[in-house]
Amino acid sequence: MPELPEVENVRLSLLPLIQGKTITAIGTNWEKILTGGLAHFQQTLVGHTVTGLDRRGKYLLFRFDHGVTMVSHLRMEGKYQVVPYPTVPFGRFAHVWFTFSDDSQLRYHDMRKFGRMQLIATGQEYLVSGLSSLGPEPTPAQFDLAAFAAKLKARKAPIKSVLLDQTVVAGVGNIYADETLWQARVNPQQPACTLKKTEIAALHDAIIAVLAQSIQLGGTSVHTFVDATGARGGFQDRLHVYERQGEPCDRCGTDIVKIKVGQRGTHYCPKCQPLRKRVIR
DNA sequence: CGATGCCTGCCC
DNA sequence: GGGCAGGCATCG
Repeated sequence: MPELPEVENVRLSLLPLIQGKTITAIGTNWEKILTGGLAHFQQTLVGHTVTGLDRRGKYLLFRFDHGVTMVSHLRMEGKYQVVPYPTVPFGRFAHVWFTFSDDSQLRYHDMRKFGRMQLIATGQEYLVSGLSSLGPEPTPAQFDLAAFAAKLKARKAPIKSVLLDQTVVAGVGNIYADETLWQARVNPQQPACTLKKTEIAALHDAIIAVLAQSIQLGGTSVHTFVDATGARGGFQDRLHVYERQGEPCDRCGTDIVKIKVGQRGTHYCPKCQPLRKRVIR
Protein backbone atom coordinates (compact mmCIF):
# COMPACT_ATOMS: atom_id res chain seq x y z
CA MET A 1 0.00 0.00 0.00
CA PRO A 2 1.47 3.09 1.28
CA GLU A 3 4.32 5.46 0.67
CA LEU A 4 4.95 8.59 2.68
CA PRO A 5 1.93 10.63 1.48
CA GLU A 6 -0.45 7.75 2.18
CA VAL A 7 1.00 7.09 5.64
CA GLU A 8 0.76 10.80 6.45
CA ASN A 9 -2.91 10.77 5.51
CA VAL A 10 -3.47 7.73 7.70
CA ARG A 11 -1.84 9.66 10.54
CA LEU A 12 -3.95 12.78 9.97
CA SER A 13 -7.20 10.84 9.75
CA LEU A 14 -6.48 8.42 12.59
CA LEU A 15 -5.15 10.76 15.30
CA PRO A 16 -8.49 12.44 16.16
CA LEU A 17 -10.16 9.02 16.37
CA ILE A 18 -7.79 7.62 19.02
CA GLN A 19 -6.19 10.53 20.89
CA GLY A 20 -6.96 10.47 24.61
CA LYS A 21 -8.40 6.96 24.50
CA THR A 22 -7.32 4.25 26.98
CA ILE A 23 -6.71 0.66 25.91
CA THR A 24 -8.62 -2.03 27.82
CA ALA A 25 -7.89 -5.08 25.64
CA ILE A 26 -5.78 -6.22 22.70
CA GLY A 27 -6.39 -9.21 20.43
CA THR A 28 -4.90 -10.75 17.30
CA ASN A 29 -5.35 -13.69 14.97
CA TRP A 30 -1.87 -13.41 13.43
CA GLU A 31 0.59 -12.91 16.25
CA LYS A 32 3.58 -12.56 13.96
CA ILE A 33 2.48 -8.98 13.26
CA LEU A 34 3.17 -8.14 16.95
CA THR A 35 6.94 -8.22 17.50
CA GLY A 36 7.52 -9.81 20.90
CA GLY A 37 4.08 -11.42 20.93
CA LEU A 38 0.54 -10.59 22.04
CA ALA A 39 1.23 -10.97 25.77
CA HIS A 40 4.00 -8.39 25.55
CA PHE A 41 1.64 -5.90 23.89
CA GLN A 42 -1.11 -6.60 26.43
CA GLN A 43 1.23 -6.24 29.41
CA THR A 44 2.76 -3.03 28.06
CA LEU A 45 -0.27 -1.17 26.67
CA VAL A 46 -3.45 -2.21 28.51
CA GLY A 47 -4.48 0.56 30.91
CA HIS A 48 -2.54 3.19 28.98
CA THR A 49 -3.70 6.16 26.94
CA VAL A 50 -2.84 7.31 23.42
CA THR A 51 -1.32 10.78 23.64
CA GLY A 52 -0.24 11.31 20.04
CA LEU A 53 0.52 9.85 16.63
CA ASP A 54 3.66 10.81 14.73
CA ARG A 55 5.22 9.66 11.48
CA ARG A 56 8.79 9.18 10.30
CA GLY A 57 9.19 8.08 6.67
CA LYS A 58 6.62 5.33 6.19
CA TYR A 59 6.53 4.46 9.91
CA LEU A 60 3.69 5.42 12.25
CA LEU A 61 4.62 6.16 15.87
CA PHE A 62 1.76 5.74 18.36
CA ARG A 63 2.65 7.63 21.57
CA PHE A 64 1.42 6.47 24.97
CA ASP A 65 1.16 8.24 28.32
CA HIS A 66 3.85 6.14 30.01
CA GLY A 67 6.77 6.86 27.67
CA VAL A 68 6.10 3.95 25.32
CA THR A 69 5.89 4.20 21.53
CA MET A 70 4.29 1.63 19.27
CA VAL A 71 6.08 1.65 15.91
CA SER A 72 3.81 0.44 13.11
CA HIS A 73 4.73 -0.22 9.48
CA LEU A 74 1.89 -0.92 7.04
CA ARG A 75 4.16 -2.45 4.38
CA MET A 76 2.07 -3.27 1.29
CA GLU A 77 -1.52 -3.54 2.49
CA GLY A 78 -1.86 -2.44 6.12
CA LYS A 79 -4.89 -0.30 7.03
CA TYR A 80 -6.29 1.15 10.25
CA GLN A 81 -9.95 1.66 11.04
CA VAL A 82 -11.86 2.69 14.18
CA VAL A 83 -15.28 1.19 14.87
CA PRO A 84 -17.67 2.48 17.60
CA TYR A 85 -18.33 -0.93 19.18
CA PRO A 86 -16.38 -4.21 19.37
CA THR A 87 -19.54 -5.97 18.12
CA VAL A 88 -19.21 -4.42 14.67
CA PRO A 89 -18.54 -7.46 12.44
CA PHE A 90 -14.87 -8.10 11.68
CA GLY A 91 -13.72 -8.00 8.08
CA ARG A 92 -11.87 -11.03 6.80
CA PHE A 93 -8.51 -9.28 7.02
CA ALA A 94 -8.73 -7.75 10.51
CA HIS A 95 -5.67 -9.19 12.26
CA VAL A 96 -5.06 -6.97 15.31
CA TRP A 97 -7.57 -5.05 17.46
CA PHE A 98 -7.23 -2.61 20.34
CA THR A 99 -10.36 -2.04 22.45
CA PHE A 100 -10.70 1.33 24.24
CA SER A 101 -12.50 2.19 27.49
CA ASP A 102 -15.23 4.05 25.56
CA ASP A 103 -16.03 0.75 23.74
CA SER A 104 -14.60 1.94 20.43
CA GLN A 105 -12.02 -0.31 18.79
CA LEU A 106 -8.96 0.33 16.64
CA ARG A 107 -8.59 -2.41 14.05
CA TYR A 108 -5.59 -3.23 11.87
CA HIS A 109 -6.36 -4.90 8.53
CA ASP A 110 -3.69 -6.48 6.36
CA MET A 111 -4.57 -8.83 3.50
CA ARG A 112 -0.97 -9.93 3.02
CA LYS A 113 0.05 -9.91 6.70
CA PHE A 114 3.29 -8.10 5.85
CA GLY A 115 2.84 -5.26 8.36
CA ARG A 116 4.67 -5.21 11.69
CA MET A 117 4.25 -3.46 15.05
CA GLN A 118 6.76 -3.18 17.83
CA LEU A 119 7.10 -1.47 21.19
CA ILE A 120 10.01 0.72 22.22
CA ALA A 121 10.71 3.36 24.85
CA THR A 122 9.82 6.80 23.49
CA GLY A 123 13.07 8.47 22.49
CA GLN A 124 14.73 5.14 21.69
CA GLU A 125 13.05 4.79 18.29
CA TYR A 126 16.44 4.87 16.63
CA LEU A 127 16.97 1.35 17.96
CA VAL A 128 14.20 0.00 15.72
CA SER A 129 15.67 -1.54 12.59
CA GLY A 130 14.65 0.53 9.61
CA LEU A 131 14.19 3.66 11.68
CA SER A 132 17.81 3.57 12.79
CA SER A 133 19.24 4.30 9.37
CA LEU A 134 16.33 6.19 7.84
CA GLY A 135 17.26 9.07 5.55
CA PRO A 136 15.93 12.64 5.84
CA GLU A 137 12.27 13.57 5.46
CA PRO A 138 11.66 14.96 1.95
CA THR A 139 11.03 18.53 3.11
CA PRO A 140 13.02 21.69 2.32
CA ALA A 141 14.15 21.91 5.95
CA GLN A 142 15.34 18.30 6.23
CA PHE A 143 16.34 17.19 2.75
CA ASP A 144 19.78 18.64 2.03
CA LEU A 145 20.76 18.85 -1.65
CA ALA A 146 24.52 18.53 -1.09
CA ALA A 147 24.11 15.46 1.11
CA PHE A 148 21.75 13.91 -1.46
CA ALA A 149 24.26 14.58 -4.25
CA ALA A 150 27.04 12.99 -2.21
CA LYS A 151 24.97 9.83 -1.65
CA LEU A 152 24.14 9.52 -5.35
CA LYS A 153 27.81 9.95 -6.31
CA ALA A 154 28.69 6.89 -4.25
CA ARG A 155 26.15 4.61 -5.93
CA LYS A 156 26.55 2.82 -9.24
CA ALA A 157 23.06 1.25 -9.08
CA PRO A 158 20.18 2.59 -11.23
CA ILE A 159 18.83 5.85 -9.78
CA LYS A 160 15.39 4.24 -9.44
CA SER A 161 16.79 1.59 -7.07
CA VAL A 162 18.66 4.23 -5.09
CA LEU A 163 15.48 6.28 -4.61
CA LEU A 164 13.80 3.21 -3.12
CA ASP A 165 16.64 2.92 -0.56
CA GLN A 166 15.11 4.49 2.55
CA THR A 167 18.54 5.50 3.88
CA VAL A 168 18.91 7.96 0.99
CA VAL A 169 15.61 9.78 1.49
CA ALA A 170 12.68 8.62 3.63
CA GLY A 171 9.29 7.76 2.22
CA VAL A 172 9.71 7.30 -1.54
CA GLY A 173 8.23 4.03 -2.85
CA ASN A 174 7.57 2.59 -6.28
CA ILE A 175 4.92 5.11 -7.39
CA TYR A 176 6.77 8.25 -6.32
CA ALA A 177 10.14 7.00 -7.57
CA ASP A 178 8.67 6.74 -11.07
CA GLU A 179 6.74 10.01 -10.80
CA THR A 180 9.65 12.09 -9.47
CA LEU A 181 12.01 10.69 -12.14
CA TRP A 182 9.52 11.70 -14.85
CA GLN A 183 9.18 15.14 -13.30
CA ALA A 184 12.97 15.55 -13.26
CA ARG A 185 13.37 14.00 -16.76
CA VAL A 186 15.82 11.39 -15.49
CA ASN A 187 15.93 7.81 -16.84
CA PRO A 188 15.24 5.25 -14.10
CA GLN A 189 18.14 3.06 -15.26
CA GLN A 190 20.69 5.88 -15.23
CA PRO A 191 23.47 4.90 -12.79
CA ALA A 192 23.04 7.23 -9.79
CA CYS A 193 26.69 8.29 -9.87
CA THR A 194 26.34 9.57 -13.45
CA LEU A 195 23.58 12.11 -12.78
CA LYS A 196 24.50 15.68 -13.63
CA LYS A 197 24.36 18.37 -10.98
CA THR A 198 21.31 19.93 -12.63
CA GLU A 199 19.54 16.56 -12.74
CA ILE A 200 20.25 15.92 -9.06
CA ALA A 201 18.82 19.33 -8.19
CA ALA A 202 15.75 18.73 -10.36
CA LEU A 203 15.20 15.33 -8.76
CA HIS A 204 15.66 16.72 -5.25
CA ASP A 205 13.09 19.44 -5.93
CA ALA A 206 10.70 16.98 -7.59
CA ILE A 207 10.80 14.66 -4.58
CA ILE A 208 9.87 17.51 -2.25
CA ALA A 209 7.17 18.92 -4.54
CA VAL A 210 5.50 15.68 -5.67
CA LEU A 211 5.25 14.19 -2.18
CA ALA A 212 3.92 17.45 -0.73
CA GLN A 213 1.28 17.71 -3.44
CA SER A 214 0.22 14.11 -2.93
CA ILE A 215 -0.13 14.65 0.83
CA GLN A 216 -2.37 17.64 0.05
CA LEU A 217 -4.54 15.53 -2.26
CA GLY A 218 -4.94 12.67 0.23
CA GLY A 219 -2.34 10.31 -1.25
CA THR A 220 -2.57 7.88 -4.18
CA SER A 221 -5.27 5.19 -4.35
CA VAL A 222 -4.25 3.19 -7.38
CA HIS A 223 -4.84 -0.19 -5.81
CA THR A 224 -6.55 -0.35 -2.43
CA PHE A 225 -5.32 2.56 -0.31
CA VAL A 226 -7.83 4.23 2.01
CA ASP A 227 -7.18 6.37 5.11
CA ALA A 228 -8.48 5.61 8.62
CA THR A 229 -11.94 6.91 7.68
CA GLY A 230 -12.09 4.78 4.53
CA ALA A 231 -11.50 7.75 2.21
CA ARG A 232 -9.56 7.28 -1.01
CA GLY A 233 -6.82 9.66 -2.09
CA GLY A 234 -6.85 11.98 -5.09
CA PHE A 235 -3.32 11.84 -6.47
CA GLN A 236 -4.02 8.86 -8.75
CA ASP A 237 -5.57 11.41 -11.12
CA ARG A 238 -2.26 13.29 -11.28
CA LEU A 239 0.01 10.38 -12.13
CA HIS A 240 2.09 10.89 -15.28
CA VAL A 241 3.74 7.48 -15.69
CA TYR A 242 2.82 4.99 -12.94
CA GLU A 243 0.66 2.23 -14.47
CA ARG A 244 0.20 4.38 -17.59
CA GLN A 245 2.20 2.17 -19.95
CA GLY A 246 0.89 2.47 -23.51
CA GLU A 247 -0.65 5.88 -22.83
CA PRO A 248 0.83 9.08 -24.30
CA CYS A 249 3.29 11.11 -22.22
CA ASP A 250 1.61 14.30 -20.91
CA ARG A 251 4.66 16.31 -22.07
CA CYS A 252 5.55 14.88 -25.49
CA GLY A 253 2.90 12.34 -26.50
CA THR A 254 5.34 9.43 -26.72
CA ASP A 255 3.98 6.15 -25.35
CA ILE A 256 4.91 5.48 -21.72
CA VAL A 257 6.75 2.17 -21.42
CA LYS A 258 7.04 -0.31 -18.55
CA ILE A 259 10.26 -2.17 -17.76
CA LYS A 260 11.81 -3.90 -14.76
CA VAL A 261 14.46 -2.17 -12.69
CA GLY A 262 15.76 -4.10 -9.69
CA GLN A 263 12.77 -6.48 -9.87
CA ARG A 264 10.30 -3.59 -9.60
CA GLY A 265 7.86 -2.52 -12.30
CA THR A 266 9.11 0.81 -13.65
CA HIS A 267 7.30 3.31 -15.88
CA TYR A 268 8.86 6.15 -17.84
CA CYS A 269 8.81 8.19 -21.04
CA PRO A 270 11.62 7.05 -23.36
CA LYS A 271 11.72 10.45 -25.07
CA CYS A 272 11.58 12.79 -22.06
CA GLN A 273 13.78 10.50 -19.94
CA PRO A 274 16.48 9.20 -22.32
CA LEU A 275 19.20 6.90 -20.99
CA ARG A 276 22.59 8.55 -21.45
CA LYS A 277 24.93 5.78 -22.47
CA ARG A 278 28.46 6.16 -21.27
CA VAL A 279 30.49 7.58 -24.16
CA ILE A 280 33.01 4.91 -25.15
CA ARG A 281 36.15 6.69 -26.23
C1' DC B 1 25.14 -5.12 -3.92
C1' DG B 2 21.23 -8.50 -6.05
C1' DA B 3 18.11 -12.25 -4.94
C1' DT B 4 14.64 -14.37 -1.82
C1' DG B 5 10.98 -14.72 1.54
C1' DC B 6 6.99 -13.08 3.69
C1' DC B 7 1.26 -13.48 2.26
C1' DT B 8 -3.00 -13.20 -0.42
C1' DG B 9 -5.70 -11.72 -4.33
C1' DC B 10 -6.24 -10.69 -8.98
C1' DC B 11 -5.55 -10.76 -13.87
C1' DC B 12 -4.02 -12.97 -17.74
C1' DG C 1 -0.90 -22.00 -13.21
C1' DG C 2 2.21 -18.06 -13.54
C1' DG C 3 3.25 -13.50 -12.76
C1' DC C 4 2.45 -9.49 -10.54
C1' DA C 5 1.20 -6.07 -6.61
C1' DG C 6 2.22 1.38 -2.71
C1' DG C 7 7.83 -2.85 1.16
C1' DC C 8 11.26 -4.40 3.82
C1' DA C 9 14.45 -7.79 6.37
C1' DT C 10 17.59 -11.07 5.56
C1' DC C 11 20.29 -13.53 3.52
C1' DG C 12 24.59 -14.92 -0.04
